[in-house]
Amino acid sequence: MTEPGDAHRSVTAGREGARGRANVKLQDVAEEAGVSLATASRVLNGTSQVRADLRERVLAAAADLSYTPNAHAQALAGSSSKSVGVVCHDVSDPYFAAIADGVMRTAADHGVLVMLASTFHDPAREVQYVAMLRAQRARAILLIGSGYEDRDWERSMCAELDPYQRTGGRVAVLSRHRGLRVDAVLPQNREGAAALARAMLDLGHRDFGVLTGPRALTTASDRLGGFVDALAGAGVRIPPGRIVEAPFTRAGGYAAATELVRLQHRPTCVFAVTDLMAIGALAAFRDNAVSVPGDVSLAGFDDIPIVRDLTPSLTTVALPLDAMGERVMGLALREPAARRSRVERVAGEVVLRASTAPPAA
Amino acid sequence: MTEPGDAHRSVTAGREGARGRANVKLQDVAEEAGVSLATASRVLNGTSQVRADLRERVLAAAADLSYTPNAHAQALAGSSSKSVGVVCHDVSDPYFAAIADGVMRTAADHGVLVMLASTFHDPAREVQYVAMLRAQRARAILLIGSGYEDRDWERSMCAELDPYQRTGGRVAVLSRHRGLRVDAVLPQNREGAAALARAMLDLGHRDFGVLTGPRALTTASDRLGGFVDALAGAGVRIPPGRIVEAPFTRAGGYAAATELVRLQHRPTCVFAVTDLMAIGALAAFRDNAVSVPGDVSLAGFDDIPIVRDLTPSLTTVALPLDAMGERVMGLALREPAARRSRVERVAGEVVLRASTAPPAA
DNA sequence: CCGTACCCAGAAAGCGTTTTCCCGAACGGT
DNA sequence: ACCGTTCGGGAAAACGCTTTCTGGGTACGG
Repeated sequence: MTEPGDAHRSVTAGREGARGRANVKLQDVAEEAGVSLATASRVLNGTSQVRADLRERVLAAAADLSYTPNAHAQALAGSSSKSVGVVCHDVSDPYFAAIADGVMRTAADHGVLVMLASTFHDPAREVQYVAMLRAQRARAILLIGSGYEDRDWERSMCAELDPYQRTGGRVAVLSRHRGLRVDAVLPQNREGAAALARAMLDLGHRDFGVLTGPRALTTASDRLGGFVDALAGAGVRIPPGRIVEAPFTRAGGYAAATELVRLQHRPTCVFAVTDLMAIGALAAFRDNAVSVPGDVSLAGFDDIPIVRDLTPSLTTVALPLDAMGERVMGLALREPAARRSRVERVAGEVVLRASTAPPAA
Repeated sequence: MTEPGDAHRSVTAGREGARGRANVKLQDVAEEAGVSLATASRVLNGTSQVRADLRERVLAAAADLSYTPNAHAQALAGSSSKSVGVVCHDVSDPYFAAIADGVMRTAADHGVLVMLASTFHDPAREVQYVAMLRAQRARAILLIGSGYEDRDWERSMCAELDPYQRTGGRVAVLSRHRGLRVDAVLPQNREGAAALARAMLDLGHRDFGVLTGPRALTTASDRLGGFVDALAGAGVRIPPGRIVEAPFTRAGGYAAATELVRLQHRPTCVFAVTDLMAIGALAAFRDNAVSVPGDVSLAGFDDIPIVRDLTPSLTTVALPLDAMGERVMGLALREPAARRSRVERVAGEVVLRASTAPPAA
């Protein structure tokens, strides 16, 4: 009773099912439903009206065959692309993790897929990943905490980003970027660090030390700059040797703080430009029997969730990390309203906790 | 002096450049270099020998035009796909972050792109993301910390995974999965929890409390089961009400521990099945003036990096999280050697730190 | 010196969709 | 009852690439 065509089809399906190598395509769905390719496509996308009974048949066939559209073919034909690229330094950094939360949530809300790349703090890798993301025709590219003060890097980055933007790609960054004309969520690093400096001055501190990150990163240089300048405004100078540069990691903070501990004349207050570095510093102080805040006050920047749970809890400049993630993804997904780039500034708020106190007399 | 064709080309390029809508394709590169499409492709992929001068011309043209291959077209034509999907519960969970580090590093080493999806602890979303990843023709799908004890979930998950695997997709999980025939990295949750139980018994504890995660998750049920069974083996029973269920989060741990604190007769030792929950518990104990380990000993599971820095530092069952990430990605990328699924077990090691001590007399 | 073999470049056939274009049928208006 | 619309479905082109197939040159051996 089955038609020859049907018989052939089922035999094929049987063999393919057993063997494995076979991807069911729209063509198969259409044949199974006894309609044309075009109709099947229209049903599945709801593009235009299709007679009810035909729609039913197509839907049933698709479910039967467990049909999944080939996103590559869709992207190629339709030139839409439901995916965005996100580039960060290090996925295991709590700073990024907190931001990523907002990023992922917003992405999910918009039904887009996130392609994630981790540079492991290598600027060259960052450029390389942007190229990959460009090849994937990502609808947008997010640069989280990038931003190097480096002419060469800037040039090669622009070489990638320029053609990408020219062909409709959107770029949003979360950090200060000099040479790039892109949308940005900009934490007020200078202002936050300055506010923290004033708070520490108010506490009575005059001897400061700073643990800073790689000088080439704007996040590090802005926070350091803001802190130093605010101090200078009050007539307080940080002697050379009291500003130690280290990677943006716990280990970096540990090493830098250890160096500070060895100093002849120790500062009474230490500013780590990153909470993660502050965590390392806290450990270094503990290991060297330096009490916090008894011997030295310690402050960080970011307010990553865990610092509330440290003992002592960490004084820091709080950034709304989750919201920042939301906003940078939002910026990337929103239609390019204006020709010029949008910048959303986000303020940091000094949160005084147990790790800071007036200096010992 | 310019040829008509060239003139036309440059005019077009100029207009497109100004307007924006334009993607340079292989065809353009080929024309610019004065070779055929096929030759250009061969040069760019190094597929076969091409005369040196032609190769030069193609390479120059590609660089000139800032050509980027369209990954969708490549995937469609070649049916390779340099991307893998990773599904997790929550990107901001330090447990996942630590694993992700290994995952991303391995991915980078193999030159594959990672598509990341976060389910926000919603099983339905997990299935939905697998479907998306299937549509993207990901070369492999990684399920991190999935594994529900739920017939319905299992069925719909299999409905997605089965056709995916049948068409050559590889699936690797990091957790126990009953119904799925997939490669797995399997932390020995039962054994680790049992070892921890014995260590606590050795310390002299007899009154226990447990903060556990959602019962449906195998990670929670295995760790709870291992702990309870080991205790039972020593003739120690946990009274009802001393096992509190809460989400796998800091907040969950906080809430569950608060509940425990209100009990008439408090346990002398509390096991949180997750370090993150233990962190919440620590905060709850602090807020209720319960000293750790003075009044109650506290132990966790996972050894996420931060627990070393807590005060008191947390006793826990250490898992090589980074290596686990490496291995699960490695499993997914390795060629399917055998027909049967591979399982790599990884052991947990009890690490005694400052949060546990013999019970007060 | 001619034939055979080999190597490299070009033409063209897909890959799985979307979408445009076109045609047949059904419907309503006069 | 006839013509003009409208509406829904099918054929086919296009998306940008890889890869097979084919043909024309060159080098070499007989």
